Amino acid sequence: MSIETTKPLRADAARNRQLVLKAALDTFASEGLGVPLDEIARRAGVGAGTIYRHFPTKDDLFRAVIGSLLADIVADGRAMLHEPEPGEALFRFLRLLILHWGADNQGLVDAFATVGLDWGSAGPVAEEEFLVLLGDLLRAAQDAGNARAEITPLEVKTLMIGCQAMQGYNAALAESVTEVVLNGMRPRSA
Amino acid sequence: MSIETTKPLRADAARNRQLVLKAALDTFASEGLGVPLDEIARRAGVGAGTIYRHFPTKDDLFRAVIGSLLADIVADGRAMLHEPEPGEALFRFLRLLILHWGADNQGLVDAFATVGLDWGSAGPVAEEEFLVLLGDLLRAAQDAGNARAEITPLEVKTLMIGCQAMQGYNAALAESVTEVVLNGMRPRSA
DNA sequence: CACTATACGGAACGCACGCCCCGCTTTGTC
DNA sequence: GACAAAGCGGGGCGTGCGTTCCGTATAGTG
Repeated sequence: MSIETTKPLRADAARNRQLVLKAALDTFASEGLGVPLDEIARRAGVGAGTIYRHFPTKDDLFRAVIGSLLADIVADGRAMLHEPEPGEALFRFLRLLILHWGADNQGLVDAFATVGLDWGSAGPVAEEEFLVLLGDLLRAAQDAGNARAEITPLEVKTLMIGCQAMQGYNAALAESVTEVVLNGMRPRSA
Repeated sequence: MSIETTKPLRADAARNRQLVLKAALDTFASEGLGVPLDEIARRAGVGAGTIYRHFPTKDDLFRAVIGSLLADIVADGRAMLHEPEPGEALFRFLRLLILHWGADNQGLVDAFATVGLDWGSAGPVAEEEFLVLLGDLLRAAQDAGNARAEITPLEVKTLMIGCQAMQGYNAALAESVTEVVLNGMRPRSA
């Protein structure tokens, strides 16, 4: 293993790299991960070959985009832990993730729903961090008596993915069905 | 509009039609709706052209298969309404649908999750009937005080689709997260 | 300003899949 | 058993998409 020697990019190369990342962010968000690379190239105003020089495969591009998104999301979640009422933070975070992030970003939904996608390994934030955050939020909620004790972080993630699927099926009902699911996480007698 | 004049099939044609339907049932179940038609043809032991003679498009084949499946499912649900404890029938039906039917049949899950798929029009049972059944089960549960009053049949369907997505993401957690969702449908104070 | 390494664009390739076509086979009938 | 109609198989076409290739353009350097 040698040290990371990121050799300096030529000016146009660096510029195009940013154009591609920006276009990929927008395109994955609006069209989902299934979008053809040509469409991203078109929106970025570059050729398909240029994308492949910077990101050897489509997955690499996707990881770069989603990884940085996930970093923002985790940051939001961590901040919520330190607001008043940390026992409600889990529910606020899940609503934010499903109704705000998920509704505006099909690519993110696709990424969460795809099983066995090691999207963390190349992104700024590993998927593992997301699970740790969920665990922290969950524990805070459980300590406050707002969430059932037997629920695990992985179950919370699974429930969130289910809520995103519900939203994808019927966006108009997203809010109400999400509340049903969140209610199911609360203790029976609260 | 003329009356339905299903002209008698030749013996080999009728036999192949059944082979195709059987192979399609198995293949859609194990591989999902995305499976190539060639795979179904291979399993049925016929050529691709033979499938297209009986079912003009892949969608037609899918509708024939899923439509009959849906008929079985609706029959199961109707039966549950007449068992003792009709107020619990909704929950029993949803568990059956998610943990039994959904777990064994990826094609069915795909069919439910695909928005705007008019799978009822050509099958024995219209999707509409499924919603009506859900409505009947839901009303029985609400009358018994087992389900929240503000929930609608379409919300129940949406929640079911979400549960199937959860199962697809993590089959090991399917049972526990489904219970969380079902709990969310129950009144707060029960 | 010349020169080279670097990067660019988009045509082209390989592959997968839905669907069609057509020469050959099988079925049912007289 | 002969003959027409019905059916069959699977090769082939069109399309879409990920990826590669290579001739051309451009940034950086002395």
